[in-house]
Amino acid sequence: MATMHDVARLAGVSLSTVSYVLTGARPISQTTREKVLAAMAKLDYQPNAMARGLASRRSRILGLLLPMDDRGLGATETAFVTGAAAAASEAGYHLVLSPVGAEDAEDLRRLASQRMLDGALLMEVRLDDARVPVLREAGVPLALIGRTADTTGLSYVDIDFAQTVTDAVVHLVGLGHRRIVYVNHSADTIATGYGPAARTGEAFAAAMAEHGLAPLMIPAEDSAAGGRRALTEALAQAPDLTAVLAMNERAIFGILGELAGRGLTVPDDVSVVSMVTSPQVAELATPALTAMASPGSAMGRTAVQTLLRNLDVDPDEVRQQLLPCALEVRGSSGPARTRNGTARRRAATQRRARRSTGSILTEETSNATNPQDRGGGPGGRARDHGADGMR
Amino acid sequence: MATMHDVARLAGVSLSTVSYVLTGARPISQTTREKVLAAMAKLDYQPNAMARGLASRRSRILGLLLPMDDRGLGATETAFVTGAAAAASEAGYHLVLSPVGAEDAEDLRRLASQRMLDGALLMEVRLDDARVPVLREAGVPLALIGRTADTTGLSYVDIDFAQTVTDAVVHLVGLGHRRIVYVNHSADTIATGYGPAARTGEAFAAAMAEHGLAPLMIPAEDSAAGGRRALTEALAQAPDLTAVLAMNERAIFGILGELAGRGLTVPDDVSVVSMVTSPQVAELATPALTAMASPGSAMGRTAVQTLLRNLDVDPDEVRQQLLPCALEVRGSSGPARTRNGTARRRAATQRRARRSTGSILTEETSNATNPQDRGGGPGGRARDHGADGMR
DNA sequence: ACGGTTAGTCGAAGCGTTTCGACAACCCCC
DNA sequence: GGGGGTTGTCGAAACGCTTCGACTAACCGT
Repeated sequence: MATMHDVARLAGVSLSTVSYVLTGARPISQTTREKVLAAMAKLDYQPNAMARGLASRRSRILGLLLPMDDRGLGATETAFVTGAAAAASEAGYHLVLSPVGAEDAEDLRRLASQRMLDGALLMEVRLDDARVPVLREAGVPLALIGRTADTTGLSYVDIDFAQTVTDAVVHLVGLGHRRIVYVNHSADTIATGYGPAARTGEAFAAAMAEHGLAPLMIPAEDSAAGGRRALTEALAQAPDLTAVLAMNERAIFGILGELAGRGLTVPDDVSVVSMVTSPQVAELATPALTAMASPGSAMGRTAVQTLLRNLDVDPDEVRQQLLPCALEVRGSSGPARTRNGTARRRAATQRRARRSTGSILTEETSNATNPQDRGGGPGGRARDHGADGMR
Repeated sequence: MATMHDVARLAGVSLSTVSYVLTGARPISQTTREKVLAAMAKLDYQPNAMARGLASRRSRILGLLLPMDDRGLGATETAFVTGAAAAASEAGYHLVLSPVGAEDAEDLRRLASQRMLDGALLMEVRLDDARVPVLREAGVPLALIGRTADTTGLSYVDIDFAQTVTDAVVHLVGLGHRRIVYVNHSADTIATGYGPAARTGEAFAAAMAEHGLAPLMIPAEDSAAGGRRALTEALAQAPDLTAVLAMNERAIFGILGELAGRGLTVPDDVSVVSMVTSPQVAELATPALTAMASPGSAMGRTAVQTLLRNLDVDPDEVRQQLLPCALEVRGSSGPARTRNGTARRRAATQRRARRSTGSILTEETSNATNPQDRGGGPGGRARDHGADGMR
């Protein structure tokens, strides 16, 4: 393995000159630079990451801290991870995945003190997250994906839940729905400080009020069974409901199952819209779910870029960004049913037409979403090789 | 930030003595050791990862190389990643995620030459994978998840496709099914060297022959639409089919949709069994899919352990391991329909009973599966906080 | 023609560890 | 009671890079 020393000797220059060619920290004449580059090419030289890290006190490694329970990552989180890894890679950084939850602060302190991480990205952030103070004390720059309750001085990227809920409600109201039920995560989840559940709940109430409608929110456990129970409960409280907006991605399949079990058709009898859902999951249902597509990959990229600015440009810069989910209309939402059934028949016809082309209709209001994030939808290129898991 | 120097001075010993206490490379007396440990605790000392890496020529970092396209990771791959990260973490290693596909060999060569990786895990291995020779030349120990065509001298962990297909066929034949269709990945996928597709195809033919049955295999594109087309094709070729075994996880939801569209009930008219599928995905369907549960997390752990043995014990050891998928019977498979409808009625009754308890029945033959891998099934603990994506 | 810049290069001092050779002290066995 | 092992400790030399201070040579305006 060639070292910088070898390069310097072959090029007939000093060690430091080679270093300057590499880092650009000082000007180097054109002729010298070329000699050095030629030598590097000839020796197939690659700088040693450890030595570089030791000398420069920068590892060029970013940590992605995510609590890893046995449930693994969902499609949204995965998109985030891949987006972040790609962005880091483009900037010449590496991403290390660390299964560090909010509980084991001691592990994190150790990791941070090892000076292996130039910066950290926190996923699954709680409203009161113990990792934040630990990293701050250790002097590790960080960016959040999600938000704590108090965000002063913290950079973060999060989903614009308020906007997303509003868009979803506008979509449904525009289709004539008046009686809309919002299925949230469980009451327990909300109580333990899971931000999105709380934020969307409030946003839903506000959005409904905007249209002069009464909001009805039902909590549901994160499982198919929870979804079934939630729908039962919803129908008990509002027998006349025509639309369900669900935040809870696991519950939604239970909701669909229960609807089918009761002989209710989607979307003719009840429209269903899923929040913060990836196209991959939305496509699994029949009919495919109209959903607010989570900007997972874009969030990953954005978070990394924010963090890198802190590292390479201005350590004190604070960026707080909210990205909306884009409404993607598929087969599960349609005009509200009416007494005489007119809308219903029209809806069925439209749906058939739509399904046959396989296209999705993205509403105007949501077109601001980053183009990088639009992959994976229907009509995308076919997978040309192995996929065991769900994508 | 305290250094080893500070510790040595405070403890009144030499630098090297502190190092030996840390690494155990040489014997240290009990009294000295205690002095040193006390000093370390007092100073809150943490060894600098870069310095350690430079001096020892070991980074304690493992690379997880996976092609990251815009589709992200599926549930199975995610389980693998988390399992690997957990195992690495337990052994004091870190896992860096590198989006390196089989195409960009040059990127990989660079990465490998930087000496940042002690070893590498390859995911999404192709039958003829360009990354293998690159890493070998760079002298980076590696372990595969999946297999190349020629595996001499290569450690790998893979799914035991032959066993898995056999188990699935036994399950269906045991329920009285004779006419079983196997829905594979697309012909294109098979042609471009995706191992599992080829291996399961052969295994299916063999397993059917074992029972004196004729195998029928239909390729399908990896999408819901592909699944629909495949089922149509299957019914054309075998109108009397009573069971579908699907390798293609994306297509299977299309198959279910198409069955429903044709007024065929699952499992009374047609049983559906999904291969290499995580419980999370299987639960999304209604009825929940009987599936061969992929041992994702166990594979991750195993692969890391194999690699670590290469690093820490015997560099030349080669381990090749196959893990079966465990059959998990859920609602989508039942007795084959008969002319007089007896089995059919019985099946419906059984299914209702099963669904109400929420239990799954795991067959004897599959109980060998690693217990670590059984999490996430139905009846598992409820999620207590946020999950945006699917799990 | 002269101080003052600036561009270009070099040597050397780190960065914080590991590891090797040396050595003193002790123990054991004949 | 002297040779041969251990055991425990130390000093110093790497490990492969970055970066600082210093130096030379050209270039500038005056």
